[in-house]
Amino acid sequence: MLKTKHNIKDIAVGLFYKKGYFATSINEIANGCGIRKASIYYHYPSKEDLLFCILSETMKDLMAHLHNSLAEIEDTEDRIRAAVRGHVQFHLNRQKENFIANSELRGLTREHYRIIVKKRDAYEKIFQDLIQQGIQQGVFSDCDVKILSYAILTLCTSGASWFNPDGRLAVGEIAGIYEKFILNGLK
Amino acid sequence: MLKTKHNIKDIAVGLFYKKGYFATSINEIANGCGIRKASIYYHYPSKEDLLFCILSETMKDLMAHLHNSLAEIEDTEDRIRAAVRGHVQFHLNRQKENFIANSELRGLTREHYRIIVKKRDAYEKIFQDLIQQGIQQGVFSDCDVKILSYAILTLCTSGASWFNPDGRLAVGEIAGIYEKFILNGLK
DNA sequence: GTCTATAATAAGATAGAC
DNA sequence: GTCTATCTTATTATAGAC
Repeated sequence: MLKTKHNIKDIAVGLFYKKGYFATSINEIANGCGIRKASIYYHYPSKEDLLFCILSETMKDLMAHLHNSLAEIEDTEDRIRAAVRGHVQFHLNRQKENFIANSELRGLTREHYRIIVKKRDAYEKIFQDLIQQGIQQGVFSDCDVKILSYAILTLCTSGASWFNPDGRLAVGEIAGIYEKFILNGLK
Repeated sequence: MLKTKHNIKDIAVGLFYKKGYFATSINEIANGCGIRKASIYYHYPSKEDLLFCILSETMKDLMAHLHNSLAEIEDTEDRIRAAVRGHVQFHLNRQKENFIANSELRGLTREHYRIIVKKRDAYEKIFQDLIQQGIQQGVFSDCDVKILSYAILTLCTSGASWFNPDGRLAVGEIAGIYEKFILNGLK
């Protein structure tokens, strides 16, 4: 069944988020799924491959989400606003996967690591180009694009480490706070 | 000798930074020190205690560094600038320890975890009070203090994850970039 | 597709000699 | 203070029955 495969991934995401990749055993994942650990290997060839699948899918969806957020928006400042909001929203809505994608890269093999970092770099490049355009058009003050792009992305990503879906603020409100802070900071 | 104890800690910091706490074995630390793994236990009762010592000392020094940065500065905006600069400087100068302090808390026992989080909260409180004062004095625009304090600290802390001591920018320059961005963002 | 059983290895930690 | 030797336990992963 494909259902079990999905279930394994869901349980793994929860455990990797809570305990970390290395501190989580295949046995714990199996217990969470109500199966024996040997059965995991019917669906995934290794623990590392399970991690890679999680990260790979998350990065794919993250990129798709950004393209969606930017679709049909033309003004540069509007595009940055949309990119920032989209980034925050995706990270808060898929908190656990994104936390893992930002903290468990060291668990990957060298080849898998390269693939994920390549995707991450392509994603960051879009933000860097947007900031660069903003500076050229005089919307933003001159600044170090690389450092500020890292700063902005880390900032928004960090929401995923403390965000509580049942907490005081909704995703949209938090996105608004970050958007205001960042756009002020860039001017 | 006290020298060996320090050496163990230094090697452990390097390995925990590079590979992560759970992915690093006592044996690797011992090899790095040129001793056998059993000898580690003469200096530290357990691997977890070694992690706790690293985090504990880092937090102590971080707090002392902040108090130093703020000493004899009275104007609120100047105090925030000094706090931000001090935070960035400490995190870039002691990159590895700070990275560990922000990523390996899950390796601690519950009691040790509580002690470290208590220190971290006290540190954050100082920033929150400063931002609050800035708002009351009309230096900053009204905002969500908790969220922005997390944002500011994460932002500056994040430098520790990509900073290269031999790279293009010096610590002071990076601190300046963050200071400008954050102060703009708060206004 | 899931199970039991087990292989192969490595981990954290301790005992006791020197 | 450091060593060798060892205990105990947990881990990833595989083999083969059902």
